[in-house]
Amino acid sequence: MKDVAAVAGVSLATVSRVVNESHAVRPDLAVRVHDAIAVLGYRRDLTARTLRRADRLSASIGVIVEDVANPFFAALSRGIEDVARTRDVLAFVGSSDEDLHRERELAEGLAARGVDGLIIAPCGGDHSYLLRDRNAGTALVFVDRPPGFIDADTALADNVGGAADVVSHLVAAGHRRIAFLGDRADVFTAAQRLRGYREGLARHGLAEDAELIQSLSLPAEAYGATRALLERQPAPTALFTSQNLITIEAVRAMHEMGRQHTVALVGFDDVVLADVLEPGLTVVSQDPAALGRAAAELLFSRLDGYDGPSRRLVLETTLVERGSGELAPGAPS
Amino acid sequence: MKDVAAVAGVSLATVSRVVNESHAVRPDLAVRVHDAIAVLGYRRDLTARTLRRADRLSASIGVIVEDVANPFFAALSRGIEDVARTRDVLAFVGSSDEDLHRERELAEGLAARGVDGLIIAPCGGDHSYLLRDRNAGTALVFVDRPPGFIDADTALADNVGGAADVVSHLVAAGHRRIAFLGDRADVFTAAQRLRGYREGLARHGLAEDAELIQSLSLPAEAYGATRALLERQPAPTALFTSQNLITIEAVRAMHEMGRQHTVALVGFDDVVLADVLEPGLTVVSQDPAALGRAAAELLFSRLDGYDGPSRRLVLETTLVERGSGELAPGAPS
DNA sequence: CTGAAAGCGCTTACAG
DNA sequence: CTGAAAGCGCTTACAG
Repeated sequence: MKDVAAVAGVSLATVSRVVNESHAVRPDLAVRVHDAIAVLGYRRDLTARTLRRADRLSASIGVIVEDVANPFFAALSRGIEDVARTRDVLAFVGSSDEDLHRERELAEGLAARGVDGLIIAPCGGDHSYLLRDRNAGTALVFVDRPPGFIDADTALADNVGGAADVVSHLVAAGHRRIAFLGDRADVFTAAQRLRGYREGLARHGLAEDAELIQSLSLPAEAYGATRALLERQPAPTALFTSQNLITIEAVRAMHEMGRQHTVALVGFDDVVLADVLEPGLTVVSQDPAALGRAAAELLFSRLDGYDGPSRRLVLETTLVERGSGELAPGAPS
Repeated sequence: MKDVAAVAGVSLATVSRVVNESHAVRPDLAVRVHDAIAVLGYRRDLTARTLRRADRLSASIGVIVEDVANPFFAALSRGIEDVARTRDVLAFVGSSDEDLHRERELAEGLAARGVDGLIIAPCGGDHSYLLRDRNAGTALVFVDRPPGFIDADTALADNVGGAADVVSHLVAAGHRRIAFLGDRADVFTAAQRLRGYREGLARHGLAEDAELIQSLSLPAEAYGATRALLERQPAPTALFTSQNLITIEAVRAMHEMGRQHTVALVGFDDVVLADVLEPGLTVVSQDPAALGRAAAELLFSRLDGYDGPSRRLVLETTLVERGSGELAPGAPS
């Protein structure tokens, strides 16, 4: 910028004003500045700009998800990116692997890099460590799951409602022994979907059978858990899998056992190729990109000056019937 | 840091030395500094640090892929993240949507934010605009596809070899009319896989039939293109789809037409649930996470001082037999 | 409207 | 080993 000022024959301040369009500048000077910029191929250093400007804004944000390689979070990230792009904001993206320590490390690293805001799909646990950064002006939004021990804007899917709908759907097809396969109960979405499952059972006067409820530490365990459930006597006539990776493992197990046409299955979250399976895979689908966009809108409204109470957005889910969830109990094998 | 110095009763420089562990500091002073840091909850401002340090390193990099929501690029990003994490480097991630203008905008925005390096899955076209940034010290690596008009480190899969293997595999199963569905020819991977397809045909003395080669502008067109190909007389007995999203559309079309057991199919890139389809989906699989890790290693070796000629890493592909690629021509319908 | 000067939060020669 | 001072590339009151 010093060079630009020298070439244009104006002061540093004038170059800054032209580049920022912050003050009116005499047209002929502006032209000289623009010419100098073109000649030198000058590009402003945004980090120096951030350091000096009054609002300390950096036009960058941080995104922390469980795993960016999970299609759900990949689509969610993309939703955030799409909104950020309209404001020339770039996003750091990191994976917490459901590890609070890692999540915190990421959040601190992001804050140390001066991001304007943080969108976090939080692990279970205490997120009050973020209070200091928020007080320092970092906008904070949680997505997919709410935070613990801190009140903040949050964008969620209707996990309870969606899960209850699954149960109603299966009951309508005649099922009464419906198993639930979910993540560890300390994962918010897993807990909410389990709650919805229970509400669904209660709504139809069905008793809960603890042996039909499986909370898994890792999605990979769903394969074995599904096999074990289907080998029980009496076996459940329907399965509700509470997450995309779990659904995939359950489908794999059922197909290997040749039970895909005899045991009903509904998954939470949509999955690629679900419509091509035989039978097609019925799911309660959320729109992860929309979730990401909603979270980004919440974030930017804070950065735009909204200073009211925390908001909680709940996005509806959609039941997509494709066959596996419409099988009647005791369907021919 | 000023506050820390005041509380610890030392100079700014001493605090900096303690925090950076750059110079030996008298133990009692170091203790006082650490205490002051703990008391104040101090965290260093990394952007200010970057601005002032001699090497201008920011511990952040930029990643540009076609679409972070595409499972292939999502896994690739994660591979990069895993290597970056070992060095406490955070990554910006952006999607170019196969648009050179957008890619360039992203690259410039990233460079303006002072990233130490850029890993780009480039669109077709001229990437020489990046020369200036590389000369300014930004490390530069291309992944999945090589750049145009600039020589730089690149990590690729063996697209030609993998595609030729597909043809050999199908020929071994008895096929002679093998159709190819790929992206636009200006997408490098599409062009390479087409080349491999042609080399495969030549290897087995098969003539190329232009009507069996389809270059699509969008993966979504693969659905209609597959239907059209299979309605031809004579129809191809086997399909080679050159990319995950194209494979998915082709599978969908074949299943709807009920031809999945009569027409062979091999896809480039693996796909979720491929093993559960009937028949299972045979693919040439690359390891996108490994590709990402390789690219990140290339980048960090540059940042570690490697200054030799450009390197080109080519990762092997693996043919995964699952059924669809082992169907014989004229299999019963 | 313009420029000279101060200063964002750090690191780094330079003396001592 | 330590501190005072300069300065990274910018923005922003403050005069004029």
